[in-house]
Amino acid sequence: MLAVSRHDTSRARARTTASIADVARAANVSIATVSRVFNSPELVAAATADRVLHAVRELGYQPNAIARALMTNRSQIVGIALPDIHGEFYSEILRGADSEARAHGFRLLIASEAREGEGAGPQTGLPYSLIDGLAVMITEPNQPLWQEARSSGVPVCVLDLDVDEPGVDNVLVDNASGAREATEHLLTRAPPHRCYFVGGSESNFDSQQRARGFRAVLERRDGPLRADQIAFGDYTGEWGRRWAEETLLAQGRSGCAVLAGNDEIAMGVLFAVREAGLAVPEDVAIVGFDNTRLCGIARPTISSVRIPLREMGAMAIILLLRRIAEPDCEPQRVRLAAQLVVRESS
Amino acid sequence: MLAVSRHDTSRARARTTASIADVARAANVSIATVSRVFNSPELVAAATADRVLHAVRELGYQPNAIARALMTNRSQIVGIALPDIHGEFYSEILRGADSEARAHGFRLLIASEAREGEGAGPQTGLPYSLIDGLAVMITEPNQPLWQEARSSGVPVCVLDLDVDEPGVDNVLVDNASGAREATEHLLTRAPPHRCYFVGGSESNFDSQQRARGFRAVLERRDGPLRADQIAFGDYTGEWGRRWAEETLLAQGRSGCAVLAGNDEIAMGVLFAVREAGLAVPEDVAIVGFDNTRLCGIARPTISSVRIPLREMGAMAIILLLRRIAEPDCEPQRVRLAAQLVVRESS
DNA sequence: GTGAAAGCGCTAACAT
DNA sequence: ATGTTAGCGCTTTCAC
Repeated sequence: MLAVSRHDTSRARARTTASIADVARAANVSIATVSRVFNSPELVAAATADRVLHAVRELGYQPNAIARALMTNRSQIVGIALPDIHGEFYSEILRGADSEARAHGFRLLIASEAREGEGAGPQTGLPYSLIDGLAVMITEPNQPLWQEARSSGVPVCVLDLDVDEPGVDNVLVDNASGAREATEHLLTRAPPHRCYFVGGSESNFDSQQRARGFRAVLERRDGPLRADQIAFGDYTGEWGRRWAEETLLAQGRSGCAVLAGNDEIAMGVLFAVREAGLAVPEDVAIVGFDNTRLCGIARPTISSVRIPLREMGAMAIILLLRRIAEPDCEPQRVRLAAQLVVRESS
Repeated sequence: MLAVSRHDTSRARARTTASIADVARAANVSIATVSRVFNSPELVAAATADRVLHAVRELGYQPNAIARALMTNRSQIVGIALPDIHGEFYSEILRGADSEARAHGFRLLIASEAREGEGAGPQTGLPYSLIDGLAVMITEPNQPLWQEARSSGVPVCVLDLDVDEPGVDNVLVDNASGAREATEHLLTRAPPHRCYFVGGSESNFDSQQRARGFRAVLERRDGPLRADQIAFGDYTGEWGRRWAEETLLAQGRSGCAVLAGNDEIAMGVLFAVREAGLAVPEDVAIVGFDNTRLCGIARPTISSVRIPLREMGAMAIILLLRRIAEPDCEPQRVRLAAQLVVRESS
């Protein structure tokens, strides 16, 4: 085991790892050669490379990522800002992004938005000087966040919000078409005036688009909807249950069809309906959104519109890395399809 | 708007942001003074500071995190390695950790383990030279991962795996006591020989501890268990359903109690049991683990042992940051309590 | 109270 | 094929 120098005097903290100089000394070459062994191995003689690599192993040397980043102006880190990181929805996007980033030698820095009691607002306060790019998901009007991302100067890829700015890439989900497909499907089980949409938050872009798809199909078929056919609340099973009890069941109707804004809402509706003694899908047909694991666990199993979460995360990274490599390339807008998965509930 | 210099010739990529030198020039001070304004404001005269801050705003200057990290040997980034980042379990730990880290000015770098088709194995390949510490969750025997973390040289805090090494902090959950509490509770509904534990993966530490707690209570009460009273599978609703159909219902028994390894398994058991025409909790009492949102959505609502996921993540960060600040402090082992939440299913 | 200067560990010209 | 050298943007002595 060769010795590792400690050129520290009383600095911040003594380094415990070997530096490029230690390796150079041990291999009896210059630091440039050591650097080349890592960055352009074809430029160094086999024998020299061997000596260097031997020293590297001996010393357990790993290039210092910070110093490298300072030189190259590339940290190999991209930030990902999601409205939240909780639950199957967001964590699956995160997983897709992480997987794609790693495949290209990049790492993900988390930047979930500030939550209750955590300060001023929706800004991320991200260390922009240390990330090579930012994938940001904007599901509701959020000017401050968007401003911050935009003005940070780093390449940005936006998820969910449909932006049209030069130099900004975009990943969207075709919620409306998914909703249309689901609605057409529900129409095989109930007449138009017995179809309901129970969405999440009204300000949420996905919610809006899903409602729009639902509305479009019904209006083409049967003219304007009644006000009670579209309701917004939040993305919880609680809300689905409450809606079913207060609206659907209060009307004592049967032969209905419900398109829920997500699977949790669908599940809430499902339970309320069954408790009221009605059968699913015979009396009430139900379709959810997101196609989470819930759908397969519940009985009857729940039909749901699959949102390509993994693909969204991965695609955001793909576009982002492309723009990092080539900052002036044509902005791309990728729209991913959402597809109905039919199960027992409809 | 003052001009921003571009001392780039043909370097990697032209910086678009102002540097400390630009600010110094604009404020007519030295770069040392600019630095002091940020790091030791008490050392600089009020008037000077004003001039500097004015230039800072004018130029939109933000200290470069990379350069700062190189000097201080601190990146303000900690890695967090989880077996996966999917689902409510892991994402809630992540959330707790992120929230705590941000409260202290740190950021989280994700390092989920490699998954299928993504290369060699369970190592993270993390850029250790750029993180100030690592929180790593080890839920199954995983020597390579642990070796890597251990030998990386950065401060480490381990979750789930009970390690006893100098300089390594530890966050554990008292699964066994949670399981004991749940088992005692189930014994109010069924005799010992009618109690079952349906766990997740057998190699999973949590699974093992939960089974151990279950076993301890029953054996104290009634002597050795039958082999069929403890089963392992995986953490899915599918497995819970299959177990219920093949084991519990096949025996045609009623007056049983089931402790499930997690809520999904519990839900699978619940559905299978109800489909078989049995009542929950009257014929079969069920308790899950993790206390996820599922528990409140299902009907009957599911009793579950609450695992303090958020707190685990937060505590890991607290211990980690303490060790980063004070590398030689006494290793701490924090054991968090798991507590039974009784609902309708039992 | 402020400035000059020495690096942090590395990459990339530019030599030879 | 290898070495020398000039920084990347910043913090921190050490002088004044």
